[in-house]
Amino acid sequence: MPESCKVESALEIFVGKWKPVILFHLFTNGTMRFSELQKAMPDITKKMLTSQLRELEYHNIVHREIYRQIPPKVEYSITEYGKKLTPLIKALGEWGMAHVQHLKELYGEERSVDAFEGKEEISGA
Amino acid sequence: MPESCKVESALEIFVGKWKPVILFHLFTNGTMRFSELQKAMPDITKKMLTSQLRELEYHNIVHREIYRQIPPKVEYSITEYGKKLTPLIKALGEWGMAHVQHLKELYGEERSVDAFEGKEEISGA
DNA sequence: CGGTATCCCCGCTGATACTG
DNA sequence: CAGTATCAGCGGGGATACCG
Repeated sequence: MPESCKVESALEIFVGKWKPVILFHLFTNGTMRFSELQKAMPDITKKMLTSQLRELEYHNIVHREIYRQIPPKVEYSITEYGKKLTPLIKALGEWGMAHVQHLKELYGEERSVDAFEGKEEISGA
Repeated sequence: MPESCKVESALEIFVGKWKPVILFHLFTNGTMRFSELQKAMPDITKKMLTSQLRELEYHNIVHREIYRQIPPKVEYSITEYGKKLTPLIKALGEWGMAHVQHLKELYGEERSVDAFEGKEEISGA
């Protein structure tokens, strides 16, 4: 197996429009309910949130705790194994910050940095 | 701007099926010609290789050096700015290795790990 | 050699409605 | 509350052919 596949398989985890944001929120807030994740990401549909969470669960990154009660309650959290992604998320965030700074220097401060990435619609915590 | 966007904008760089592999080869081999990259990744089409390289060039990650001669010769390399991705690529590769190991422990050694990721067709350096 | 130009598919994503 | 079900679209990516 070529070394490049390691990089590829690492990336697999992040494939999907919303996974990085979901992971960010779970890493930041610890345990979150389905509805809390929805509130944190107003633009994601239930369908997408569910499917992305299921994939993360399948990859053993996210744990899904179901409370059998009415009304239902489901809590999501990062698994112990998922916590091994911490340095990666950190490196990702740090490079992102440096990159944003780089863009500011290139194009000036006045323009919204979000706009560079077409991320105006993304809202976070 | 929410912190999560930092992670998102970092990911932007890797969006695209082949960018991680391209970056891996360029990080590993230094300077490479278009045809060398093709040889390293037999399954990528010229169209894809070109478009992904253009995007990396646009993001100032990859440098494109054109030698005006016949036959043409074009060399690609990581820019100084692109080299700031090194820790990220490293973290990515390291997590990938750990992840692959994790999969082996879960499902046993006999099965091709590539198969877990559907990466049988990917061939590297 | 190092690309463009074209055509086309399919699967990711979104919108909406329904359910235990 | 926390999801499925269903339908529809659009564009990323592949195959092939052609060009400077």
